[in-house]
Amino acid sequence: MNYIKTKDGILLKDVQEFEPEHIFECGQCFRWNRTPDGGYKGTAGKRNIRIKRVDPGILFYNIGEREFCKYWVDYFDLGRDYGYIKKILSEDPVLKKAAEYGSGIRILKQDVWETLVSFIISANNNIKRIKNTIERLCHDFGEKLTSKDEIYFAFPTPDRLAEQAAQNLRACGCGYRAEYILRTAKIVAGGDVNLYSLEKMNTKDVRNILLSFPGVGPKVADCIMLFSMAKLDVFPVDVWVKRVMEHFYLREGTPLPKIHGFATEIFGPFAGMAQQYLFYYAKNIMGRTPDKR
DNA sequence: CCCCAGGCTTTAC
DNA sequence: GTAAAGCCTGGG
Repeated sequence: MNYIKTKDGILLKDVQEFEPEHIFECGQCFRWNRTPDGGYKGTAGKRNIRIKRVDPGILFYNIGEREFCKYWVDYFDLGRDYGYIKKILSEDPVLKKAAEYGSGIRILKQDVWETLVSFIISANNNIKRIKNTIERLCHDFGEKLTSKDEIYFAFPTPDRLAEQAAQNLRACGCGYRAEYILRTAKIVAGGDVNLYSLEKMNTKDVRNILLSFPGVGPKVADCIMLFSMAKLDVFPVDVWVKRVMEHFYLREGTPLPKIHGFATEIFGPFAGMAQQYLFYYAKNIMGRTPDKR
């Protein structure tokens, strides 16, 4: 990894497979937004940051080396060779095209609690509304923070959400998911499950634990493992992935578990990366509903 | 007005 | 175990 300190922040140089637009628009995160200068600004946990593709690399604004190494290297999974993964997956002709299209996608390593709640909200929902609901939750119940005269809100803690009435969560647009979030928050706040110990367990065991939370089914569980625990072997099947899989590999009407099993078999340890390429590809190529931001 | 959207839970076979 | 209905909300 090659980076230098500049007056603006940290400049990551010679990085392969890092395309901000593809990373932030591929459905894995909800608190990153495009800035007028063509970069992106996002909040992760208690931190917010602005990044932008500049000529020689990726610029991380207003942070030092210490902060970069301590947090953002892991967050952006900078130690992983995505070129290698892409090469392996590209042996499949469909994946080859999808990976070319979504070139530069990386799997973020997001906070587990935040990802858990975010993907409970994502059920039967669309990205625009998911983002809106999450921002309102953060605004109402998250810690108020400032950086460089700018106000932003951290994602609410389990305790803070657990003490709310369901009605307060519904007021943020959660709808019927409010009860799921509330019950989940109470479980986590109660301390029976340590979300941050799950990562080192195997995929199957983690999935079963995640499935025990209300509002978490197979798809949401896979998303949580993929987007907050770097479990690249999972394959979340949502409607778009179902469409693209049925279009290229399987007959229409294939049950979700069958699609899941088929995909994990042919894509193996990088099934999650295949899912990201396919999702992004499907949504933009096969797409109706461009899901305008 | 009806239909749908990055699904889950519950109920009924 | 599998299939179908119902669900908040916002938008087409």
